[in-house]
Amino acid sequence: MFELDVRSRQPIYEQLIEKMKEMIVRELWQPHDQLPSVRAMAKQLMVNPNTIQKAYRELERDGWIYSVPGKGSFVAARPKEPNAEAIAAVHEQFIRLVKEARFLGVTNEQLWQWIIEGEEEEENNDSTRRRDENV
Amino acid sequence: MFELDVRSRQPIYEQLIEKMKEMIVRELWQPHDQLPSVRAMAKQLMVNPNTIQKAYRELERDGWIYSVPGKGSFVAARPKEPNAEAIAAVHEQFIRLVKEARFLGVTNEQLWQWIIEGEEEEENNDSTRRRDENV
DNA sequence: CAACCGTACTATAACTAATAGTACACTTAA
DNA sequence: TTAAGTGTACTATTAGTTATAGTACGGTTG
Repeated sequence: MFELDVRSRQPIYEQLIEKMKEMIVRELWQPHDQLPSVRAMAKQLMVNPNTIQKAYRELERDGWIYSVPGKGSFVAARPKEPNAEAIAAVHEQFIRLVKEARFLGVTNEQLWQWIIEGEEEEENNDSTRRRDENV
Repeated sequence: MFELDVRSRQPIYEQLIEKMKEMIVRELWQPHDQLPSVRAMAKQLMVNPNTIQKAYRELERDGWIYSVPGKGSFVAARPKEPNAEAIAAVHEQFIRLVKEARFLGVTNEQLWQWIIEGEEEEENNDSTRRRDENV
């Protein structure tokens, strides 16, 4: 699935949040897919269940997953209405990054190329987009 | 100049690094401009000199500023050769951010708009580019 | 009922951030 | 030469965060 670097300066729970976001963004995890339980994930990644729980809690707070006590945790449905708050947060980071890139000599054409590259990779994952939305 | 949020979850020295990078990227601070001394900056921002020193140390390590013992700290010259390492780091963050934005429903056209917006703002700063706008 | 599930606690150790203070070598100007 | 200001490197302490360990409770499922 993915691996964590327990020696990293970045906290484990933050690494986990990023990895799980990536699985959802790349649609390797589909809406309403059941996630590994807190205890199972802890066992698999060999970290403490409380650390997993912390990551799950933040992901739920930000709308990436939802949890049902007694049943499990699941990938959230993709919001139909654009999430203005989330987009604003990404926008702010994006602007800051573009300025830094431009300062380093990266041209707009190169930035555009970076955007296109990501899109091509995403299209390769289209085969998985056919959804079986059971559960 | 700028302000810090001492109550933020983000460490003070990290906030300071970001703010100073922004001053350099937006060219409000020019190469070889002298920066406020560690002690002066600490006094102005009302934080501990050691915290300032930590930020300066990292900025120097990453090539944003340079320090001369006994003289002071200064904005580094813009590297003539593209800094491949720094660009790669920005590229990685950029890709991750684009994917998240696209997941939130942001189109390529909007991403391009975000890039252009930043460029227009930068051009507006061109008029101030001749003045010594320090501290 | 038994075995799962999420969730909420307490407690502890390790690490980091921030502060306070001291010291030293260097540069500059009086 | 002296005094003030500079970066830099330490020690020590406090506060907060991270990760661990363990316990407990209610809901769900077979």
